[in-house]
Amino acid sequence: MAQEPYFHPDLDAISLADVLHALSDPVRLAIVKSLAPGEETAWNAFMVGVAPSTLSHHMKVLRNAGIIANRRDGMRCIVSLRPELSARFPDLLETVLRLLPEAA
Amino acid sequence: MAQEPYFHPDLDAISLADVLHALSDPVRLAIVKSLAPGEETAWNAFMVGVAPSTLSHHMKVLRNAGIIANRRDGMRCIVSLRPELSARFPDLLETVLRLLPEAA
DNA sequence: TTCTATATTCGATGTTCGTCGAACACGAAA
DNA sequence: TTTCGTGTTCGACGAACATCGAATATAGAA
Repeated sequence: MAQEPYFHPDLDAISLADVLHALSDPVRLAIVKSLAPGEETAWNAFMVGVAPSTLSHHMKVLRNAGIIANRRDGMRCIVSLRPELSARFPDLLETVLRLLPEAA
Repeated sequence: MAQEPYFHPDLDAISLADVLHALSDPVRLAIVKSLAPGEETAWNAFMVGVAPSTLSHHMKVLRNAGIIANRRDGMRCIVSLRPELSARFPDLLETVLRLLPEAA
């Protein structure tokens, strides 16, 4: 039995409050901050100082909020930002990302 | 004995996560949505469907996050957005406010 | 002073959240 | 098949949260 693909919600079903909530945690902000737009990052490249199970939990929150996409590559997991989020909430993530370095 | 003035935190002491958390609740988003920039609104003008004690709680959360300012006018309370927030987090509240009507 | 209107604080309740370690599932390698 | 590398899920815990009604504090009116 093949492994289940990751569930990525339809962005139309996501509210602004959902996205803001997902972005309101320091660990999750650190994750998003280390994701350059348009690029893919390996799961194990995140140095956010939490246990693997906790990191997995935060990934799921970000995924359910439509912010990130996860993809399996054999044994590993590849993470990236969901570009469609900008169509649903224009400038939101861009603004947060721009403010992040100075005000984590 | 005069009533204590409202406490308004220094915006430098507020993190981006704090602001995003304050904005991640539907009731608080409804409050912010009904506050036109540069204008003052009476406390009892908010129709957000919660008990007065709950509304008071949410006002405090928004105030502690540097998003709103409260001012006493005799027996009543006047609420407004804090314009300095735009200096600390440029475009953040503006972006959220712009996205609010369509995606509450 | 007594009463009324306005908002805050308090106490309680049930929910959600962040965190961890242990156990698990899967793919790949030995 | 057995073992190893990678994340995920589960169960538990304490902390934080949203909500309400009751009690309280204050300012102004009667």
